[in-house]
Amino acid sequence: MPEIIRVDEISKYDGQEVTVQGWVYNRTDKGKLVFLLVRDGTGFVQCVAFKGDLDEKIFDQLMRLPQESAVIITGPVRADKRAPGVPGGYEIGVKKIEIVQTADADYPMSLKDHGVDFALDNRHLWIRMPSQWAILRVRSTVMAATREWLDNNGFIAMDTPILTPAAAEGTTTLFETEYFDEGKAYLAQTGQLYNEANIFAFGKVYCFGPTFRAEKSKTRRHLTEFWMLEPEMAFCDLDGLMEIEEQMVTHIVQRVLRDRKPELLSLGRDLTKLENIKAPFPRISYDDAAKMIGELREKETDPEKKELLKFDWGIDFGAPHETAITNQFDKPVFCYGYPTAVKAFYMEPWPGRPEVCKSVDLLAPEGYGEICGGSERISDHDLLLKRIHEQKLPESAFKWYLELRKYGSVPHSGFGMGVERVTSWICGIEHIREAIAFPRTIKRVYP
RNA sequence: UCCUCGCUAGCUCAACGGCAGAGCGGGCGGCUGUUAACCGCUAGGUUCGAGGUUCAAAUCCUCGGCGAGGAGCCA
Repeated sequence: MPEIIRVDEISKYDGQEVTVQGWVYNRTDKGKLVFLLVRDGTGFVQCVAFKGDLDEKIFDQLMRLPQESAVIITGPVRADKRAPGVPGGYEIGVKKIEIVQTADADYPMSLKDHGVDFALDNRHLWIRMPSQWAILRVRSTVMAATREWLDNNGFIAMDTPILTPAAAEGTTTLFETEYFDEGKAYLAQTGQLYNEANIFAFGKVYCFGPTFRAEKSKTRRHLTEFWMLEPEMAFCDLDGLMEIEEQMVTHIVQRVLRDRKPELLSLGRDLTKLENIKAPFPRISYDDAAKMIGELREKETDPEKKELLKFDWGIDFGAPHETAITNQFDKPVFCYGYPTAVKAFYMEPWPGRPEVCKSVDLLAPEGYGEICGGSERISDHDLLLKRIHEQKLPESAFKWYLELRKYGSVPHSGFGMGVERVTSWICGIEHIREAIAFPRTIKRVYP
């Protein structure tokens, strides 16, 4: 019995007879010869059937086998430069074929382009297409590399609750649900506050799970349900935070380059742009970024773009500002020291400059913008209480959070990383919705 | 919430006031090296909905529906 192999390892089997289990992605018939492009979940491989080699009845079935039919094919592996596929360069001569299921002929996804709405309505089928398959394989590796780096660097995985009692950051819109006799509960938009409790037990922790934001955002960078990694570290200041971020992001990019090269190439990604992503990353203060934006605005000749770059000290950067800054670098860039007024209540003030805080965003190059956002947290009890009052947050909800500052409080820091944003950047794709299997947006909860 | 754009065959689009069309996909046939194969034949329409202007509306106008891109907010 020939071995059942994975297509992504086909190069190891050159000259041997093997079996692949998969689905017919495309078929081209040439009279007395048929090409079947078969995908098995790990890759795409061309299988070639000659009329003379097979039973006439079986060959006739192959000639009219619909796209997506399930098959088990056995035959010899041959290196052939003409053979398409991922990884490609090898084909299988069909000696034996079992048709597990003949697909209906009305499969709706064609091999040509589809509109966004149609593709998303058929997301359960779209994920079979090579581009979507490649993106989601990269996503899986992004997640694995993230955990790998954290686990190897002394972090403890601490999952935080998804059902939470109140708004963590006040303003952002929450998804609401009934919670038995306890009133309302809300889907978590961050695990950070819980992780600030966890560090005093475990030192360095992370949570990694789905996050929910009921914001009415309608852009290529937003989902209502997305996956966020949130590390939090005791005895860590802003500089320590940036070091951890750049080491981790470097590891993620380099591991994807190592393990997912065929997928990146099939997406048409320029690998040289990724090979360059190595720590240290440039660091620029909000003040200097503001100056840079001013200079770039002066040089901008397009009046429409000039208007978008309008900027006064004190406002947060919008997407056009971030793009302008990141275009000056070929690596992700840290932008730190944002105005306190535009950031969350728990961020540590800059020593001697209370109008700015020890916050940092990591902005990805090529216009991808913010992939990580974090800060050093306020460690002083009275200052934190003052901030909660200023923001008119309910003190009772933060009782436990304030208590953390009474029993062994230390400087500590943390950040959040959006998995879909990182995946989009690494893949070089236009829209974040393709970086998750079943995206949830303001206009879509199906399928 | 605001601004802009779109909706025609299963899909991607054309027709822009005068007979509703093409490519892909489907069906039938041909072809021993295809690369989103190619060639021939063929079936397939409530032009998003309602109302209006007109001899005549997919096309112009009004209202509505649905969607997309962007802004704000953020990962």
